[in-house]
Amino acid sequence: MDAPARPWTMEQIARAAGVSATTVSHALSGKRPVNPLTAERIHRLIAQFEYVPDAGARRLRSGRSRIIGLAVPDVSHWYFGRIARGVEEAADEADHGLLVASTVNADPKRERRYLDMLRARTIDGLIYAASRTGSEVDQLVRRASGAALVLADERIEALPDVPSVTSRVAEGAHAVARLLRDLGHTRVAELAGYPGLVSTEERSRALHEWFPAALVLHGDFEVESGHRLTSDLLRAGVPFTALVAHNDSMAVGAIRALHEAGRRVPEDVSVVGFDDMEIARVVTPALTTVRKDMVEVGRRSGRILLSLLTGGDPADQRSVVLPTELVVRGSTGPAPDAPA
Amino acid sequence: MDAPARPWTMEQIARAAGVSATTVSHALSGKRPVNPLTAERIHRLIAQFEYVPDAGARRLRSGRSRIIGLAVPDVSHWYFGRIARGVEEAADEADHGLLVASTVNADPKRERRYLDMLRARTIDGLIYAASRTGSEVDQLVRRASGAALVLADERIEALPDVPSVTSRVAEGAHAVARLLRDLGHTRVAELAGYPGLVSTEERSRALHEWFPAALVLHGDFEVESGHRLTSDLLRAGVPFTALVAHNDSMAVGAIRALHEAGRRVPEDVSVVGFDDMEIARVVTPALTTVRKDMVEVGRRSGRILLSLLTGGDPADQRSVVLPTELVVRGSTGPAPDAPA
DNA sequence: CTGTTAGCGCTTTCAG
DNA sequence: CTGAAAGCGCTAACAG
Repeated sequence: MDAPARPWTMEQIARAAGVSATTVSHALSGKRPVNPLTAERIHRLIAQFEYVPDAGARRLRSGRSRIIGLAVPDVSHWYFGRIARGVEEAADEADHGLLVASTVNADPKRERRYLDMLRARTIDGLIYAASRTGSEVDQLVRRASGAALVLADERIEALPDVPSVTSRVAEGAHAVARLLRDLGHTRVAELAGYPGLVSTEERSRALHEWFPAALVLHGDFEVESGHRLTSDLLRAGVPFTALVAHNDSMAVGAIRALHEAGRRVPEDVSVVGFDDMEIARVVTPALTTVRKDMVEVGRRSGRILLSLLTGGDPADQRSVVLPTELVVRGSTGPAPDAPA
Repeated sequence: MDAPARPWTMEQIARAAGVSATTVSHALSGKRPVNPLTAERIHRLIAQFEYVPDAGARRLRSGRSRIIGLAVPDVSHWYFGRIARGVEEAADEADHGLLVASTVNADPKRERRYLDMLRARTIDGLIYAASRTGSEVDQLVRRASGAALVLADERIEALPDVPSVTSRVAEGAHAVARLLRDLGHTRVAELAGYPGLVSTEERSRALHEWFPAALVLHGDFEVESGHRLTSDLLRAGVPFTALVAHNDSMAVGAIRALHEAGRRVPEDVSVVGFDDMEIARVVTPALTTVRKDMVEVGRRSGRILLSLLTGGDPADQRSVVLPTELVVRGSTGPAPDAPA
């Protein structure tokens, strides 16, 4: 009765309505006037049969699949999950589907797959959230040239023409520096992201305007990495009263390492993160952090891509830089060596 | 030169190789013998042109899109992100794409969309991760009948024929009960999930075998909810020395509420969660919890769905129940009123 | 306001 | 071993 193994075709609806498939098509798209009574009848039939036009056939004619792709290192990370959610919202607004592809350490076989999806027109365009940079990305983009592409969260300097959606992390880093300076800190160390990432460099540069002597260690954005780098600093006897991590995970790892070494946070060492992940409110002490709205990053990336695809207003296709916000919580306090 | 606005067609490859499209098609699929030299030439051309067969055309002929759908309440939640990651792994193994659709509070408009995707054959099958149950789900499944469907993480009793992948949560609850009993606890309260969910009921039932008097409060799996329910218990003066939450988020909320009320964990109250989220290792004290392997839930769900689609071995299409593991950390300790 | 026809790019008979 | 031709379900000229 309903939901047949083989779905209804437009032809069958047309026959049932006593019209041609053309008329059904137009009743559906509105691209040509249709007799109101006929249209009414067609729509009733469509509802009754629960008819939905075949996506493959539509795609073959129109050239557009109404599916956009999202390439992220790992969907199961909170960070990329937020981006995915935002992209999905944008896709949904425009009645598009979202296909996700994890790049997993930039595995070449995986990378190939979403390029092929672009070529096969499985997807109409791609949002690429790189957590690394380098030749593979350049290559990706060069080979994807001609296809609609948006970079989420990370700019790539070699590709100024590809629209991107990023956050004002330098501004965030300045706010952090100002806070620490006001609290009397002078010895700061930095647990940074991957070297070479624009967003990493921007933060380091901003911080160094205030603390030129700040030591920079590079990690991989994981808790474990923050833990290890902090332990390294402690073991090496590097003097510091504040630690700025490029994301909350590394900050949490740092707090754990400090506790294990008997240092109190924030009495002995202040710790700051970036992102404002859920974890930031949950650790003890709660983490001071620079909030980035990753859902919005995803949403805006999606909107740009869709505008690119539908030939919308060029103003809607420009790169976007979103604000950040310093959220002060319990992990920051006066420098221990500061004058009371 | 490469990556033209309009991709190469099989016809063009055929012309370049001096053969017909038929032969190219067979060189690609191997469904018919092709002269090795000709095949060699064709493959070289394909590589050179970076030709990829059009997905829409293939789909139109074959009826299969090689895309599977995943419906989750919210991809950006850690929990569903893990499932998504597992499903994607399975999809990738079988060279399929993964389209994700968030159901967002079971918004009917959203629910409609992935049913339509099934009908439009945008996706070949669907993995449904319900966090609620009720009429909408029944309806979903009835209307999706005929389509390949797998339930991830949650069984639906009214649908015994739909394959599902779940975890032995009752076993986990028993392990928790045994632990608490051994620590001398007698007064236990439960911060449960949605009433009506099979996985919620299973846990409650198991726990009640050991603690028949345990009070059960239902929450929504969020930190805030655990916080609120625990505050309610404290305000109401309900006596308890242990709290079992149905996930780690609610357990974390409970710990916070307890701290705010001046109760120490685990000296005054022991707290246990479920899932073993990253957050569990990060809170103070670290959370005792029942680990569920959500990536594996996703992976197995994906494999079952793909087996269903390719008409594989029926043995690969049966429901699966995965083990759980009790992970004891710092949030549990001897009952305060227990004999030393 | 409506129908006929062609064709999107591929796979699969059927016919060498 | 290979090719010609039909057709998947839809949309867009073109022709009333």
